[in-house]
Amino acid sequence: MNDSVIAPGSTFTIRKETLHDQVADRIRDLIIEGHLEPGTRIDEARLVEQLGVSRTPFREALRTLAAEGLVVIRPSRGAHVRKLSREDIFSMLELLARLESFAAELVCKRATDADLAGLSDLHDRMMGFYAIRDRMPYYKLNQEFHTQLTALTGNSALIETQGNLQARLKRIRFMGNRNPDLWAASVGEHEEMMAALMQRDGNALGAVMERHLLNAWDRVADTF
Amino acid sequence: MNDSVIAPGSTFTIRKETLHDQVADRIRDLIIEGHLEPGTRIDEARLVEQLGVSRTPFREALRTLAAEGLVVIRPSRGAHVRKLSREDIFSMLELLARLESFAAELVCKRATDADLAGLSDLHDRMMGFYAIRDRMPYYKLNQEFHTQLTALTGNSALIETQGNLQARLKRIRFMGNRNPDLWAASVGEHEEMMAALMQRDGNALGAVMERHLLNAWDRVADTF
DNA sequence: GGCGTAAATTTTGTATACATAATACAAATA
DNA sequence: TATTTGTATTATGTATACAAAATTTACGCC
Repeated sequence: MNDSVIAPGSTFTIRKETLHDQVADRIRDLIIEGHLEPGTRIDEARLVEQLGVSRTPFREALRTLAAEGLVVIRPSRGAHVRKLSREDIFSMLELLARLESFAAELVCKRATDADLAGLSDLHDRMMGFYAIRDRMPYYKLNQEFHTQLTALTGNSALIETQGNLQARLKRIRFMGNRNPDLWAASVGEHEEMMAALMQRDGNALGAVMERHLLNAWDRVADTF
Repeated sequence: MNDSVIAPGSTFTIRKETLHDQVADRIRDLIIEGHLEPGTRIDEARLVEQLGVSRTPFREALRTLAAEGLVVIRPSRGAHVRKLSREDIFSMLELLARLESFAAELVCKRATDADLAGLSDLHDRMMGFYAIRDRMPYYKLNQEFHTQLTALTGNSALIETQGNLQARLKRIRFMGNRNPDLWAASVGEHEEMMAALMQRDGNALGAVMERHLLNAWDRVADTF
């Protein structure tokens, strides 16, 4: 039983995050949001100064990001924001396509009706933003849909891996989707997915999902 | 053109590894080889002393291992060797099964005949050790077979993810396979895989591979 | 003797200082 | 002028020192 006066996860709970975790989060955002361009050298002195922390937690944070694949550290030559090659990105999308296709199958087997209703709701809100062509909130709900679908598999390793890939691809995928036709196609695939999902047709859902993510390649392939 | 006197990647090139990388490698081995039991607290002072390094590179190494999922760091309470629950292990095997099944399909499409010959050779050597029931070298070649098969996909993201999962499961899987019947079954699956591989039958190979790794669950499920 | 509290000890987190390697720059040589 | 070599500067890697938190121990109290 929970004896705490304060509800867990509320804004009152003092979340004690170490400095290096905060720094890692911060740099991760800077990279994902594009404030730190791929290939850029990470200027330790400058960032340390800007963030107001010492080098120790900063460097620990860098090691975390390196393990996550967002940053590359060359001994004695500093850290750079990892620059993904075409092949890297294709690899990641190809893998993500399979992972989420798998997730789709599992969800059809394992999720409760309430879970599916939640996804449906997410989908509807997303479509609301498509209707008025509001790109940013659409994009965010889209990400959330994929995250949530994966979460419902209950497979922690899958959830972690999908999350990592999604994070790494985040910026790149946001750059895509600016062509109205491609956006419409993407929306169409989402409609197909919802249909399959409601019937718990795992094979169909998996197939659409894989196609959906492989198509994502076409939507970003020319942007670099 | 390459004017260098020394061939790149030759044994002459001095590879310089930082301390924290060496430490990370060392601790990783200690965990995988079982010298550091899951759940054990990682005694910073003692290990730092033993390894003869200062706390800074040691702690950076810990952060790397944490990102890899081998270690858990709780703020102000130190690091522990991650203890995998039944669910964790099942999750990882379930995912690995799908990943390698995917790898299998890709290899049938993309690998050269020489690549396949290499796998065949690996397989034969493995079977040689099975014939004399020499468990350790069999196990090592087995790992190498799965690694090599994945490598031949050319999908770097897949290679990385498979490697990480395999590393985390290494110790656990070595514990299994002691029952002669289960070992025999595993060997049978490998024979099936080679047959499918030689015909480049991606679907068949993928199916056997997935079954093979899901069966691995049964081989370890009772050991903890 | 058990329990709760407070001091002492240990452990962890962060900052700083020092050592070493890489880069940039300038002078010297061909 | 181009290239090389030595030197200064800067950046990175590692060790140590200090601060804050958690854990353990000791003590007083019921």
